[in-house]
Amino acid sequence: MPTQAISTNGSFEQPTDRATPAGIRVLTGTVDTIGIPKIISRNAELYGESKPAGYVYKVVCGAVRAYTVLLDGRRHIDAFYLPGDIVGLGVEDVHAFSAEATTRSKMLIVNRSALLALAERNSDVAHQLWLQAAREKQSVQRRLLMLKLTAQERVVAFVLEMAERMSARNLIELQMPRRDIADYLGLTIETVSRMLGHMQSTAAIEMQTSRRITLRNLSALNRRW
Amino acid sequence: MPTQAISTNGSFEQPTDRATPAGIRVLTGTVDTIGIPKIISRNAELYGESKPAGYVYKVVCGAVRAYTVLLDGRRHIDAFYLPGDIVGLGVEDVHAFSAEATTRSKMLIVNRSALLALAERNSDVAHQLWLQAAREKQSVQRRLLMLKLTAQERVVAFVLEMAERMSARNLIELQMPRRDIADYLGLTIETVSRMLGHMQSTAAIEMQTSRRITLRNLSALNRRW
DNA sequence: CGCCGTCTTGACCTAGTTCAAGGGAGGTGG
DNA sequence: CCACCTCCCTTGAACTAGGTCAAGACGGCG
Repeated sequence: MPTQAISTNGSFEQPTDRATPAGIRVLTGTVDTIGIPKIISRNAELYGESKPAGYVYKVVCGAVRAYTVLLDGRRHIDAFYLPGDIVGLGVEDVHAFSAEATTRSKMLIVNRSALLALAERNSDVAHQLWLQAAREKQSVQRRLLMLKLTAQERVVAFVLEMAERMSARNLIELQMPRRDIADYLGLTIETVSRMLGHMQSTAAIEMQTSRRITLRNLSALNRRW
Repeated sequence: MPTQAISTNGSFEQPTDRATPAGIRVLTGTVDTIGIPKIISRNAELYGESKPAGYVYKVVCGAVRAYTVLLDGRRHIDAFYLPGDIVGLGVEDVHAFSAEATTRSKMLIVNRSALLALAERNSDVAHQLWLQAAREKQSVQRRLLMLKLTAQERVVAFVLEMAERMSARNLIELQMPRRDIADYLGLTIETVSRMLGHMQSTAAIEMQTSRRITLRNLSALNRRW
């Protein structure tokens, strides 16, 4: 039941608030105040695609994947949510994606309509909603660009993205299996594995375990694109 | 100088207001009222990447491409804007992409800060900003999914998208060259050409000219994904 | 200690790119 | 009015990045 993150930490708690853009402080602050803590076990569903969007979640520790399944059965992962991120907050009243914890995770849960009602009265919160949506759009746009790169470059981009999103600059504790990474990058698990292997053989990274990566030669990685 | 669209229409004007989601009426209505008309010639730049976002544009007729150039020189087209669409409206004060007319186009231009000031006073307009951003995010997410499909499926998706976005259900007047389509779909122009050729040979579509496509067998196209 | 899910590695295969060579259609000048 | 020119598009042939298939290897947990 305990995951990598837990066993390596010794404790279930993690340092959660990495560099948060000042912009969304109001939103996240509100969630912190009125959010109700809940533990989500690995692979448990937060909500399902096209289900009513009743709640908004903030990741305290662990990680969440938002995904959809294509007609041919392949799975597309739209986003990973890491500690500090807000999940499930959109204009639509139904969810566009399903969301599951990739690992045993701790969340703060807030009633969505309560948050929206707040925005209606507080123009500042309303502005934060816009900021949040715009931010999310930008991050999807970055992903769009990523999918045009080579397999090598995508995996590098992923590793760098994770390094940036986890406060620890050089040590990455991956909170998801290869399968999730592959479905996120639009590659196969074999290719992801090969590219990581290659990066290790060129001493750009070092893998203590398959989930634990240390960046060794950041500049060699960055020059890629 | 005259483009395909003009020569086939006989006139420069086009029926511009296709099915507009009721949500953004307030925004587009405002732009319609206070926007100043301007003609943009083919390949002319509306604004450049990382330049200050001074103006917001509404496409009256023609089309706009938003793009960025990768380090290796390849061009990524992030979006096409067609008549009725709003271009250049984000939270950021600098543009994330460059924007050019793919064909001689007519725009309505509005001062961005004027629009934002309006939103600050009018909570309804503020809500429209959120809606607009969320809508844009959704459309990028759809594109993300598209890039995971096969070449065949991507081209089909593109044709269907264009058919849907241009009011004429079955006749498509492409406002952009193959190069743009390829850079939008993450394919080469050769592959785009081949896939269209194949769709024609199977009688799914008919190409009167390379820019003018009639949908012949919609169900055959749709069953793809 | 042995099982099972996850990850790696190798050998082949295919979708799509690359390279190369024509074929139109529109526009311009003689 | 025609000839030419240029840009855009199509088509074919060879090549390659990444996928598929098939064995293992590792490591955590009972």
